[in-house]
Amino acid sequence: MKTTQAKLKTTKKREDILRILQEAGKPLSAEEIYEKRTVEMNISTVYRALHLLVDHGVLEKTVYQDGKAYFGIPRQKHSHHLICTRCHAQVDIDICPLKGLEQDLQKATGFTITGHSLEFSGICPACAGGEKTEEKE
Amino acid sequence: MKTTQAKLKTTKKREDILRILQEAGKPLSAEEIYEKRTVEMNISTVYRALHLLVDHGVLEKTVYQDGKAYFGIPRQKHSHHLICTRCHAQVDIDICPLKGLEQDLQKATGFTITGHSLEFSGICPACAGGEKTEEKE
DNA sequence: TTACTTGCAAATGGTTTGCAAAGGG
DNA sequence: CCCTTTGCAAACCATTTGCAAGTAA
Repeated sequence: MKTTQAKLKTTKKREDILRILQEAGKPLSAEEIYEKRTVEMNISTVYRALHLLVDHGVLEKTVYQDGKAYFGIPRQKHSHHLICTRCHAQVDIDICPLKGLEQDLQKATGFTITGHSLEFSGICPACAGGEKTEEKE
Repeated sequence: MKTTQAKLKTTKKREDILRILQEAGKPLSAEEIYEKRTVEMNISTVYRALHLLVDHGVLEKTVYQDGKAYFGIPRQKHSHHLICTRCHAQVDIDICPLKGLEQDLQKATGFTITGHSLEFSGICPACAGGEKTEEKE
């Protein structure tokens, strides 16, 4: 449980991870990054690199409703998602109505707000209309 | 992966779980519920009951940034949290600015929005001021 | 040279499951 | 009675860690 200190060394593996996230343009899970890897590396190396990068402010970590952690490059197209709880279809939401609220919260609580996570869930039109799910009632 | 169907039976254990959540007045993790239990029951029973109740719309499940799932009684004091990333102090936020946005989203995407998860993170005054954390730079 | 990095395998922690016994309607 | 519920122990999955060997600076 340490905080930013050790100097990060530039390695092929870390560059690969950063490149992957850069190209993805959206947060990815450790597993997804691992699958896209170009350089040979162990999954535990991916996890260690990601956490180190988060500690150094290079990356941002967010836990989605699927229970997994996703890592992304900060302020890179800040957006949220609306996910269908049946088929998992995902829609990106570009507007974020929380900037103002964060300001108010800082004043009200004295906290220095560093971020937020927001995710909407629902049923997509396809699943709601035609019964396109595995099973029904 | 089934959806609401089997008839739920009323058992001492399920009543205990519901009572605990009722009294807590806020979402709790399976582990927390298990610790507060009054009736003898296995942790797996807690998990099974919780999921069944979620499937029947009696409870709502939300994964927090700590990676754990929390279960709560719907619309019961709908609120969000602001959590200090250093000491984990938690502040409840009662206002929820998303109702309107959900309406818009439904229209724009055609999804039937069933819920959302929102969590703010930051550094609390105590941690920001005095270095009250385990270690520093 | 000297930390910082990595691979490997084993350990965690939260959650799920198979199966047979117990219990609610 | 029949079907749901429960306990137990084992299985799972995402993530973490100890340790010895490898490597950037």
